[in-house]
Amino acid sequence: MRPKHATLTPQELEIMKLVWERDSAMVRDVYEALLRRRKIAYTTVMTMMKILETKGYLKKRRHNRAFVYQPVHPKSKVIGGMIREFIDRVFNGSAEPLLVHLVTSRRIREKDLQKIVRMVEETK
Amino acid sequence: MRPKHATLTPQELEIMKLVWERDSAMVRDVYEALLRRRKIAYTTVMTMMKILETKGYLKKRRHNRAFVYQPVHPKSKVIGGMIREFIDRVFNGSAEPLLVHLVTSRRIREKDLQKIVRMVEETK
DNA sequence: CTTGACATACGAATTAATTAGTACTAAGAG
DNA sequence: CTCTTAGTACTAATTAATTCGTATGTCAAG
Repeated sequence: MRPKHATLTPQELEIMKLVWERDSAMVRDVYEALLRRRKIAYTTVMTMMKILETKGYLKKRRHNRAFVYQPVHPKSKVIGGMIREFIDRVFNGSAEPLLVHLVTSRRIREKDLQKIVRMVEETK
Repeated sequence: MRPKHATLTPQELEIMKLVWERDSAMVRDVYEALLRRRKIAYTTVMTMMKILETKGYLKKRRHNRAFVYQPVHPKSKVIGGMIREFIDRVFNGSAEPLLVHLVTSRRIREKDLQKIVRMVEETK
């Protein structure tokens, strides 16, 4: 058997990002946004959003004939879960090697690192 | 159509981790290591390692009747690619929000952050 | 009232990922 | 030699993820 994706799959994430940045969205809104990037059918988007609802990521209410979808959880929480899953899977649960990778590979510039260090110190 | 995984899939990664920490390994080695964690068939491991070879992650040479597999790329490089893919997919390519998440969610303790900051400064 | 636009509901097809069975082969024990 | 063991090769089945077509209903314009 193939294990189910515990977090958002790539396409699910794409859609969730669009809904988050709109606070609420109809299938048509998401469809049109996705269409600007690639070819996709309206019903495909509908199916995905229905799946996201059954998975508990979206809730819907009727507005005239169409559904308006809203995120159930804040973006930061869901993304946090994805980060945790990634760290578990790739680094066996410890975040430090990820951080080391980020700074030594210069994917984080030192200026930004310092900025974040200061930010953390201020909220102490 | 369903897009192909550009990086290592979860099971592929599990196997690669075992090969990396051994430098080279036969199917039996990986099989026995995996078996300690979960039920799996010998031929399943064989198939996966063959796939990893065709994908260019492993190379093999004969040793008597069996194959000895070796990683083609160092772990840091492949993991680096996975991090990049994750950042692209989740954060549209910018690493900073990931770092912010790590420290504000206390997945990185400040002590460790300071340690890494010093480490970076020393290699400057 | 009829038609067109637009929405959902339902079903199904495709592909990747994962798993494993079966057949065959070579080598070593006795 | 024969039998067991341990390996590969090949094939195939299953499930998740992604995609979209067709049927159907409703509303509004004309």
